Amino acid sequence: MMKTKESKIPEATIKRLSTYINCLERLQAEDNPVISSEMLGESCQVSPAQIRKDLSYFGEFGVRGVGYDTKKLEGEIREILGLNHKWPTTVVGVGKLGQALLNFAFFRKHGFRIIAAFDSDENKIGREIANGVTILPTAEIEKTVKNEKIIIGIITTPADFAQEVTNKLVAGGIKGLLNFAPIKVKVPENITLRNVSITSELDNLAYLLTQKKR
Amino acid sequence: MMKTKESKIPEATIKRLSTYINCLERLQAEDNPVISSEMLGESCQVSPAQIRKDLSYFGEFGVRGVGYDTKKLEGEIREILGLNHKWPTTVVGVGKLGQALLNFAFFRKHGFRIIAAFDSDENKIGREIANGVTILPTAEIEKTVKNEKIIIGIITTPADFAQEVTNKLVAGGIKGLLNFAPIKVKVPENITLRNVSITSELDNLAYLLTQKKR
DNA sequence: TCAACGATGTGATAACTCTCACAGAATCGT
DNA sequence: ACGATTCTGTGAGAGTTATCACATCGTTGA
Repeated sequence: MMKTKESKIPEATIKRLSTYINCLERLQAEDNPVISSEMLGESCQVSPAQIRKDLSYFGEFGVRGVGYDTKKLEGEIREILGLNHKWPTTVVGVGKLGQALLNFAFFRKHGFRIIAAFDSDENKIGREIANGVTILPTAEIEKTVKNEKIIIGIITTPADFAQEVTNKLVAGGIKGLLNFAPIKVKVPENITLRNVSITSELDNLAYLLTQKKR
Repeated sequence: MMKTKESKIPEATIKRLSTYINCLERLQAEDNPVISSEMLGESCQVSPAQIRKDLSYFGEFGVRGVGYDTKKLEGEIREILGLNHKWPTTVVGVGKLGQALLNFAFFRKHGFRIIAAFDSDENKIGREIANGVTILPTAEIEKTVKNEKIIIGIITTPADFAQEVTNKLVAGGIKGLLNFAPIKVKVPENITLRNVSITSELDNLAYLLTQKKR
């Protein structure tokens, strides 16, 4: 009994598509107009079969006996992931992590446009970030999200404030949330949410190292 | 035909154990000495059955008819993940992301001790970070890792330098690496490596939002 | 003391994801 | 022009992970 959409594509596949983009960019820079799944697999540490399977969910992008046109494939994957939109995005919580994300060259390349940034610290409010975006007080989240039609919210506040700002973003009509705070925030059904846990990556590493000692 | 160690525990289980710790901490702060898998599941958005299954890989930690002792369970999970060690850790690349990690209250709580930090920027070298740790030039990575017996390396450099510093860390005898650079670095067999891709989380969100529009 | 209750622990099963092996299609050399 | 070569696309099967259902066991109240 399937409940969602049409296709049912593994989440892991989506994650890999993202890494394929990075590899394809590098491969283009290294002057490879065409590449086989074998070589691409080498480059991004995924099995060739896995790459072909991942792509096959979305269509046929290669030429048999030849391989993939790196530039074209990159474009196709961008289209699949929806990176050719210009997603209006906001960052809430301009601590070090928030600043790291705001600086991220990635944003420009991947179709996210920073429209606003918020913080509750008086000293930060009014300060200008790169693109002529100034830091606003969190009280203005709802209004700004609504007026600027912001689609994506990135939460980089401490855990204690995460649910609160989430509620404000939701009230403003946000569509998707990426939460870096170490707490699983709750949102209505119709909002797309991903929790990113940096801490669990470290914990995971600790576990693996502990195992190895045995 | 199993090939590895003894148990074969899903990676996803390890990831969840980490989130259980966070939830258990909060639940203790909210004065819950005992909790059922049902409630814990509510709190960290995992099904009760999943929680019980995850824990069952490692032993029996609850009391039938009652539930789990929150404090005791937290301790057990810490033990499982190996967070009761004090892992000597270094951060390479003191940009905004590196600084965010260095500030992380998390480190102290989760058994990671920052021993050193490295950067190639002349202006940053010598600057002192919190715990009496000063930023050293990357040329000293190998020596320092060796002398201080550093076990874990966290890479927060730009992609272009990631492999280079990885090699230095490995040369110094590092055991585990957490790589935040958007490139999959290569390491010898015997080194534990986890690549964390923040960008792919965003890409994933874009994909989900694109889907929803259909 | 014993029966009723409540939540755990777990084997069985279902769902999902990856791997394999090969058929199909484009190119190249002769 | 055609066979050899090469690499893609994919069905089938293996392997992995999550869910379900219930037997089990500690607790509580009479």
